[in-house]
Amino acid sequence: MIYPSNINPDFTDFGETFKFDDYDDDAFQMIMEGINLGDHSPTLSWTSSEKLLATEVASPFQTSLATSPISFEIGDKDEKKKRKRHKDDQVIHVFKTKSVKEIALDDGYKWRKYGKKPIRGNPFPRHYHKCSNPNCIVKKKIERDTSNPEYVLTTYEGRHNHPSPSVVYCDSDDFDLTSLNTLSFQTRTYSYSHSAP
DNA sequence: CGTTTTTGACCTGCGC
DNA sequence: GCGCAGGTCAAAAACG
Repeated sequence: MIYPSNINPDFTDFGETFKFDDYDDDAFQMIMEGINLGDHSPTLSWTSSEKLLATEVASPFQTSLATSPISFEIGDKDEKKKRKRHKDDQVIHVFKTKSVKEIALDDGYKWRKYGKKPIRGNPFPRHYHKCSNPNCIVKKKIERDTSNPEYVLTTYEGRHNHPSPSVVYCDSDDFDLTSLNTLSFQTRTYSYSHSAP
């Protein structure tokens, strides 16, 4: 039994796949080590324009890719400035998903939307969400990538202090890992449980 | 009827 | 201090 964490238990429609442009070996490698897929190597990376840098690799992989201990910082100077407000130990994750619809990356956690703002230079608004769990302060922001409007950037801040309400299990016997070459996390390839293994 | 979304108002940090 | 931009609040509306 492989336990790859909860990436997208309620896959609906992210275009054809959960796919990334270009290639960044380091970022990709860290994510895949977390997922622990062994020798199988899906194609995953960040766009070169964003130059996402891995800035932290901390504790063991958690219950969700979206809340994995890997955090990224966008290499752009202005962007770093904007992020200065965050505490140094703030864990920030940025995920980029191809999506034809204005929908959030579904990571298995329950979120409550609390705001929407037009962002300067971006024709699409940014959406603000908080984790619905009473004592959890994790937030996520969702916005379209200006340089690539068919992609959606999902930014997570903080770590959940509780397990995901929806945990993914993957049975290696009937699941072809090589099909992850395009990271197509569709529900039919997984079975789910709401309790720990 | 409880939960979530919507949306305008309010707050905060920053540059000038 | 002022104005702008981004982030949050909270009441009302919508939803299931």
